[in-house]
Amino acid sequence: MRKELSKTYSPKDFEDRLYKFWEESGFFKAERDPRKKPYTIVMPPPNITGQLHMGHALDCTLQDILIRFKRMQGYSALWLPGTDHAALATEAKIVSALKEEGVTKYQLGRDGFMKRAWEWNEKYGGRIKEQQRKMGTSCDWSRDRFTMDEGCSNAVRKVFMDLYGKGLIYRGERIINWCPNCKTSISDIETEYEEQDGFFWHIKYPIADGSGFVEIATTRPETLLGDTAVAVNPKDKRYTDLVGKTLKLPLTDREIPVVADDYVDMEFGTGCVKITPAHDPNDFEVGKRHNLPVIHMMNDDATISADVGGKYAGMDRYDARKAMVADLDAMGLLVKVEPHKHNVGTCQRCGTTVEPTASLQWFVKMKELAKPAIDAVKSGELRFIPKRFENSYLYWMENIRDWCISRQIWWGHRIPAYYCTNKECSHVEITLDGIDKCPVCGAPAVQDEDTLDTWFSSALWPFSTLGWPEKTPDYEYFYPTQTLVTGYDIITFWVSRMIFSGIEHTGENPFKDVLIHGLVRDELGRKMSKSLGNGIDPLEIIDKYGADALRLTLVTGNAPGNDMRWTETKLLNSRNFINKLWNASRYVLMNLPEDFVADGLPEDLPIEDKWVLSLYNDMIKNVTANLEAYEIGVAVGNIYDFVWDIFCDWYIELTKTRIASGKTTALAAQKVLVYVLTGVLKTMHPFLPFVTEEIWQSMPHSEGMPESIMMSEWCKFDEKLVFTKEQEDFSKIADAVRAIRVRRNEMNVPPSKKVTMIVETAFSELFSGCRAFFEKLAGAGEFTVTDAAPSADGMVTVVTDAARIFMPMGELVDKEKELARLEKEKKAAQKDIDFLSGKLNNQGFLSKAPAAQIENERAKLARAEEKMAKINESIKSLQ
RNA sequence: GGAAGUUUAGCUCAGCUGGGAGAGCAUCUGCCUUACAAGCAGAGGGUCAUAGGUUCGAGCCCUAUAACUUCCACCA
Repeated sequence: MRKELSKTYSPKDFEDRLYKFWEESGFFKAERDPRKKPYTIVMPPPNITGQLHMGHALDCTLQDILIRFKRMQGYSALWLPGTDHAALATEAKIVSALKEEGVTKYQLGRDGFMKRAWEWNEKYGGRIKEQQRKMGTSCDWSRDRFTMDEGCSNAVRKVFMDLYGKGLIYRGERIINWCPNCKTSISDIETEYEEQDGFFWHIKYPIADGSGFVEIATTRPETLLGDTAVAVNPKDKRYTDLVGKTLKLPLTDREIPVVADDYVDMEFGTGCVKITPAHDPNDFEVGKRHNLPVIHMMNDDATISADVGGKYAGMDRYDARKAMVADLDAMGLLVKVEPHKHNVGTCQRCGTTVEPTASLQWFVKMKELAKPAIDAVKSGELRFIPKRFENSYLYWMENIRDWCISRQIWWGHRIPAYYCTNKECSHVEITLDGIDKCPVCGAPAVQDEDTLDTWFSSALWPFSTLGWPEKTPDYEYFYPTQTLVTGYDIITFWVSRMIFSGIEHTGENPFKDVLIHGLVRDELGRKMSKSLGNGIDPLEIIDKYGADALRLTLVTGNAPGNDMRWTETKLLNSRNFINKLWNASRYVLMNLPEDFVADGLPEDLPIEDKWVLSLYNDMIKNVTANLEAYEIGVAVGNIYDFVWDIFCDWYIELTKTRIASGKTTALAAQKVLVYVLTGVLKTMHPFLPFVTEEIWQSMPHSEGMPESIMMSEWCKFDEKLVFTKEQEDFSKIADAVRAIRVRRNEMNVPPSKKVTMIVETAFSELFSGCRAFFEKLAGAGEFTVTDAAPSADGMVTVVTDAARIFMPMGELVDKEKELARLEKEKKAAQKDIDFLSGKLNNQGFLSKAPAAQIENERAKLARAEEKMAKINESIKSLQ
């Protein structure tokens, strides 16, 4: 006994139930089936700090569509889920949670803090997975991973060892971006620049021999305390004499040299630059070239250091700036202050202005690693969809700088480096096994306090999750993966690093295709953000409208890589479409006899059945092709148009009279309805998993039909369903029906009013056979088909290329108006003919256009001419 | 400073390798037709940003311009 569909579409009644059914049935679990081809997607792991937002919802939907599609196509489809420990982001959250309790992380100590962090992961890592379930994600939860679980951590240590062994990881003093609030280094891409209004302070440095002053201009006067030189351009004639001289550094008792360096731009400022190697990347380079000392003048928290600070020691950097400028002014060394706009780096996490600082950190040497990663994309082995994102990827890769991977935080993978405490020895040991003694001198050894950049572990995600470095059966079967789906905002952070890591460590590209999607913006086109409070909560949408409506909204009318605006209208439209499907299904199901058997299609089918099957077949072909090409929005459009415009608005209407008749034609209609609806449901399942499953469960089950639609087989284009002739014939009928409707509308004839119709056509057999359609769809009363036209007098005439329809409407007909209207149609038809014959008289077109195109235009012209002839005849008979 | 994207109906957006411009919403007209008013049947509405070019033919390809958006770089 089939289950009946409830009267209204109410997703809440079944979504959770169906998800549970799928999950408990083990349908999400991917098997290593040697007879099947693998298709693998690794899920971009959400941060454990977060909850599901629209970005995740979009990401999730796209991946689920692909994985369900491929699963139905017969691949062994693995969608591997997981979460990311999100080092700095999570640590920041925990620190602020601790602050509420009045505790600092230092009071808690490293071990205590880590305990808290793991508890955090328990609590929040689980939450997001529940939210993903709400979306309908068909990922394999049995393979769920976490960037800090044992396997991923092993992979991280192994990679660190390997890269270190190859000399690709080194420890060195470089300028890094230091966040004085998070108290850690951050990488270049974690630094965001914002334009700020600042000042240019022009300051005089006295020349030591008393011969005058050098004027420098700076945006950061407080860094003067760390100056170890002033540089000028060697070609700058103004300062030739100055090079080699010594300056007295104001506010200190130090003397610094003037050096010549190409780095200095003669045109900019005064042409003299103060060099602060410890606090500016360019100055650091200049310092190295000239062997200048590196003087740190700031502490970790951006207060002035006691070593060099003098009276300013302990002051905050901005307070010190004020104090110093005032003092310089008092000493008469401040020349002028100019307003100046400049870009200031800020911490991506907390927004604090970062302090560029020379610091001993671990780096990955990038040049060598980048090369094959560039080739992989250039050669086309690895594709970005859309292609334009390859540009930014390649630009970044080709201009890559070494990657600072050490972070001064606790939550993360601790760097497997051990330092001998014996200063004489100072051996550094990189090892997978913890050691407490120096293997060289036997003195106590201590592990590096720092942890790794969170992206260091996510870079290994496509293979660390499959068991690498072990050659596990999963790794052998499912790696490399096929498609990576992610937003364009993390191409550099993540995608690029997975690519070079995959190539370096596994010798293969970690995936074939990278499908890039855009951002979900608010109705006004703004980014959804916490601070603006304009975010839409996917869970609320699911609660109100269901996950299917949410999913459909996110993929409708969107091209890959483009941002989309979230609007209520789109959501309602999606919901309405699902409702349409629901009701169409109800129609089909409520009209089936008790003993109906779904055993395919009958042999003899009337024209409308062949027509709908033919279009259905085209739809299958198009949807499949578009999904293969990642044109998900277009695929949705194919389905939408077929289901609504063809299946519901035309075909279902046409079956009503047949079903009411109860004859054999009724059974044929029922078979076709079930056949097409079943196929439509399957085709829509990747997009709308819940509603299609719910309806599927109510469909008549044929032999061998799986218990879940998600395990059913994807529909294929079927040569047997190509009915070109019927498709063409039916469009003649549909044209006529539409034309009649237009006329009736214009004349305010209500649909319920039956009208006599006399059809004059060369296709009399076709039109006679379709009499029922005119009765049902065009309000025909008496209906005769003839090849001899009646007099148009007293008639409303409707003209199409295939037929003339005469409708005697008595007093409604105004001969003059009818003539005028026909003249208007004639003009339009003439325009068509002119256009087409113009084209066909064009020698260029005839000699260069493809034959099929010319044939096409000829056919169009023939139709236009036929129509013209009919119009003329009508006019003639009226005159 | 470098790069990319966008510009199509009142609004939000599609438009596949060039072959007479599409959808949804909004507007207007008429319909409670027994799957659906979350609906049905229709209508109106566009110099495809601008200017050149290539082509038999351009919304689509090329060049320039303008406006908006984003990414990268970070001259003190």
